Amino acid sequence: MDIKNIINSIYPLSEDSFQTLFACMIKRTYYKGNLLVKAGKVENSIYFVEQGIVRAYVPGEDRDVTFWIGAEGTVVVSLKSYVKHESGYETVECMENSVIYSLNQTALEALFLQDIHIANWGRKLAETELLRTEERFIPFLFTTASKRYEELLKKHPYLFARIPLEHLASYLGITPVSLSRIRARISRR
Amino acid sequence: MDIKNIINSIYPLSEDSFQTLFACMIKRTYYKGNLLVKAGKVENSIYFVEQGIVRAYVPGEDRDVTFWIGAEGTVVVSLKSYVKHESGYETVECMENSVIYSLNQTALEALFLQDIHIANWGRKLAETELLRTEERFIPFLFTTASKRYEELLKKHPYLFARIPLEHLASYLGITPVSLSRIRARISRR
DNA sequence: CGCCGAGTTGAACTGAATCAAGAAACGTGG
DNA sequence: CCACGTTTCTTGATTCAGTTCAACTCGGCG
Repeated sequence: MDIKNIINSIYPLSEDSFQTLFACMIKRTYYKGNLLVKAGKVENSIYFVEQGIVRAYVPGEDRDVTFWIGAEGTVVVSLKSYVKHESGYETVECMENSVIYSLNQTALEALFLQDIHIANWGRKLAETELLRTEERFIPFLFTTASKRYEELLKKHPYLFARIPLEHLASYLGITPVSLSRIRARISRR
Repeated sequence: MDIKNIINSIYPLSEDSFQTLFACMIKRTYYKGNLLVKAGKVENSIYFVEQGIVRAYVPGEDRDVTFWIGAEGTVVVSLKSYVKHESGYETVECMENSVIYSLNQTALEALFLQDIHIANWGRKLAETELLRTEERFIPFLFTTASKRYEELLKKHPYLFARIPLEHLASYLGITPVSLSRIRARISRR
């Protein structure tokens, strides 16, 4: 999935509008452990993952809370920065060597006011993420961690082999110890 | 908070654009127990609550799961319908007699393609809801229900006196019985 | 007055957390 | 290529938050 596909799968743009957007982007290679976004800072780019996996976490006193994981084709947005221009609560880290495009927010906001297609693209970006977030959230209200784990396996089987158990666990809202037990229980049948 | 304020607090519109949007709206009074949205159907309006309280829930076999509550000034969107034109998973019910504006989605989508300000208004609407949803979600990954309840009391003290314990409980991801105990524990000190 | 729905309280149970010890996998230097 | 230390994962014993089932209280209302 190349960058053009990523952009257009959010909301299809004319070649013109795509080029306008693309002109503001910078391609770069990041290495395992590099940080895209730092908690407590106002972030002024959004990112598109062409290759690799990335996680967003809230750094905690005792342990970090990984609340989002994105692989090829996903968009990385530090929401509080993006929406309110305030410092964000999350750090974003590359879990593998990655090829990532960055897009400056100030430039993007200017385009939103100039190009109606790009404005609608930005709208769809937010709407799609909103639906995804709500659908991820709702199960936490009434499901056990084991069930959420089994759902995850169904939905992203290949993907989550690449992710250390520790981060998967906090993504599911449990401790690594509990996730290990859940796995043991499942493989035991 | 009247409808003009609600619209403009999402993203300020010129009088012209506001009137264009407003022309597509219908004001109506709903009564306690009325349903705005029905699970399993494709919803083709979004709603603005000027007076009253409304809750969105996923109807369950045993018990309903209230995952969202909105009072004066909030926007009601059946996300799966709004974003993908597919049937939604939630029912939305008025918990009090309410004054609510509806806005047809097909009309709104046409405006998104015609008026760049309205397109940006739609973008901000989604972005704001996205941030709100993420901030509500993250605590579920590492906080206990009691702590979430205390946070809720701090954030919306007045509001949640109006809501039956049963719905508050599922909003917090617990059973009414547990919420009752948490309350007892708190008032006991 | 007696019924009804909403909330409370008790007792037994369960899923997950915590603390702690051991096993496996992984990288680095000899 | 092996030896060593570090980090990651597993397993056991105990504790704790929240669930379930059931009985009881309370306020509203025919």
